[in-house]
Amino acid sequence: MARSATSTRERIVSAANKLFYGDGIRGVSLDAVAAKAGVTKRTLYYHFRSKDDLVAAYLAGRDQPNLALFRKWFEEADGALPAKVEQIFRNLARSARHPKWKGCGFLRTSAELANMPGHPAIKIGAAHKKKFDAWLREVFEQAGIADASQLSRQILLLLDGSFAVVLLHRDPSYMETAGEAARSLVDGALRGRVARR
Amino acid sequence: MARSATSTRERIVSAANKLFYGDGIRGVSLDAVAAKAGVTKRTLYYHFRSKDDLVAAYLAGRDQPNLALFRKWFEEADGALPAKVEQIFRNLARSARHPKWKGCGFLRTSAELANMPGHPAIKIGAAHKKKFDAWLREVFEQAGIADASQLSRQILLLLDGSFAVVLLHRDPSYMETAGEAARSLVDGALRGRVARR
DNA sequence: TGAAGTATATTCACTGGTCGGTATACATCC
DNA sequence: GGATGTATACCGACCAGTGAATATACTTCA
Repeated sequence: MARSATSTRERIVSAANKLFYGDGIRGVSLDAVAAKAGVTKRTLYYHFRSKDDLVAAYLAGRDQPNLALFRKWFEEADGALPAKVEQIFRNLARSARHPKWKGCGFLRTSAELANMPGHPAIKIGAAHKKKFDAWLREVFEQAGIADASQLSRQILLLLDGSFAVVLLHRDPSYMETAGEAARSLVDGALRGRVARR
Repeated sequence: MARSATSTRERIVSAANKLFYGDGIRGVSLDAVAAKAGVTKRTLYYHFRSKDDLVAAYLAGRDQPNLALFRKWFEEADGALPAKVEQIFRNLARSARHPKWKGCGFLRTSAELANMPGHPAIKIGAAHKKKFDAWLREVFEQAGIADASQLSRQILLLLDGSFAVVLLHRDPSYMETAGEAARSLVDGALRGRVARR
């Protein structure tokens, strides 16, 4: 058969991405994924050993694009460091207003599979957040902030908190509140740096 | 048949609580709930119209006890306001070290049912968080903090963020980090109050 | 070069089991 | 005797995963 422009495997992961993110892991059958990918279920099982395998591939596919987007938002923002951090939250609030937005796929998966702590998908989610944390910490270190590690963790707590809260209340303004809190914390850390000279 | 000390309905809700909190909504069948409650499934359906109904009852049953616990932690904590707020996070970290801990039932349910925004269980979860927010806001208002509403929302973001992050990384120390951030924010708000006189 | 063999990729049809929900009947109590 | 509560048994739909067969592409070697 003629090979399509996108590989079969890619089409399956793309279909899984839309369905799993939209309806959750246990809410989506592999019949549905196969149908959306235009493939029989048996073909799906040729490319992936199990549903858990496909779930892991779904999250692995979101890792890099997500990180790149956050970095882009930060780099394109104007102003000093606190304002640049806040801008990430502003952009997030804008994307959360999209009707298909349903929170953070990594966090939602870890919530749904909380009874399987060692699940590959959860490890991928944890690694994703660690990468974001490491990037933020480096940004803070280069700005001369003393406890950059603590600050980056606090910003991440606000970020993930806003995912959870906005998903619950369906009110993206919480992300702006989180952004203001983040700005306060970064501001405070910068003042600490100056005072300590 | 002789009526037991706890009503049949209570036993069903108690069984649902343990199972839904432990394994998630879609991960638990009503057969399993009925079996754990020592009741046939038909009896369960006599007391609850549907699974969604039972899920709502499960979360409604966690509302008051949860709020009472947070208030108790706050009231029993020593020190000034920032320290008392931080103590909530410290206590949460302690409870998160229990092996059966699996995050916040309200947030996990809203994550799992994100494709059903109007689900009764999600409304109950949202109302629960609003109650906590209102209590915290009142505490801040009585302490003379100007923008008590904004501050209470920020604390809630840190709290829910720590639920999500600790569930993902299985590392309760994030709750202590969140507590320190919360203390910073309350401290800053109190200094703002003094400066503005 | 071309026939035979092998690895890759895909399909149809199916299975054993689970799930939410129900029809019907029986028991208990005011 | 009617309202309340519980039990047995069942249904149709769905779901993760599989068996057997087939089509296509690449490799080997006489």
